[in-house]
Amino acid sequence: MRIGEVANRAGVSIQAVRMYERIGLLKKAKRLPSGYRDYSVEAVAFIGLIKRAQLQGFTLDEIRSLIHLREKGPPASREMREIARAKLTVLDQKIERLRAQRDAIEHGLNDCHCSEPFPMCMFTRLVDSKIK
Amino acid sequence: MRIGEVANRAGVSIQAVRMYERIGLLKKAKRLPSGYRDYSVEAVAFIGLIKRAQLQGFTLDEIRSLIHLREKGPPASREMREIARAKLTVLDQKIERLRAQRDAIEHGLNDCHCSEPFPMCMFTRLVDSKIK
DNA sequence: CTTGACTCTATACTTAGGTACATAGTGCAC
DNA sequence: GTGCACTATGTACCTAAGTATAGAGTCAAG
Repeated sequence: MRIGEVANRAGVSIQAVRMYERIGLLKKAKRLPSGYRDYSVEAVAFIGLIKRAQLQGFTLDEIRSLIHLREKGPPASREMREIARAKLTVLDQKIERLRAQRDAIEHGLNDCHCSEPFPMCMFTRLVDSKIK
Repeated sequence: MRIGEVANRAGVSIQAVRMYERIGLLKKAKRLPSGYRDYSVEAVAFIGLIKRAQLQGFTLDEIRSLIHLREKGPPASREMREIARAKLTVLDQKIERLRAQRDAIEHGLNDCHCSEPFPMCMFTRLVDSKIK
């Protein structure tokens, strides 16, 4: 199987496959005499794994770490949980920040009675209070 | 007031101030005979406004739009609300996606009984179910 | 034996919001 | 009159995860 078919089956671009190999996410493919990369069907499944991990919010960097730890077997599972726990914390922080922004905007849209039209009043409010 | 003092008072870097001017977020500063930018105190407040807008989740692009609309006066306030409403939708989608990721990881950490150690099992599950 | 589809490498570009550097000029104090 | 801090412009670099392009090579069908 050449790179085009792998990319098609996995639903990613050819360049993405080459990039995954370059950054150590996929191991280096065997080569045909022509120099073309030669893949087995497992490569498609492996790329699917990468894409699912991305959907779960893991970066390619983290996914690479997880993959390499997996290869080291059960003893590495503590480190893998560590990565997941760190991710959980980061996600919670991101969500909290976004929720605060979201609530501020919603409040502005529904309950703004400022002289300056929303949303501009949100940004001038502090300045105004300094001036007054 | 020269750029260093403005940047210091506003809590941003000198390069950031120049960039804000370049992308049309700050209007072009007057120049001293030397060519140095010359600012009034309002510039500090204006940069503060930009930073607060950023904290609310608006991009510099959106902030520029808001600022330009504000200059057009009250008739533009409908468009400004439109920008805010769009932002609200985007934020809600982002939050939903992050929350799904967060919950999947938390579930994995607390309730994983797979043969393969979490979090790797999360990514192989679909593959496994195909194989079995 | 040439056309078209595919692949190779290497490099540059993208978004967003900056930071860092190289090189040159300014301005003040000693 | 020199050293130091500041500023000017322009360019390159950063993250993240790719996409796009150039220029060259491969391969199968007509």
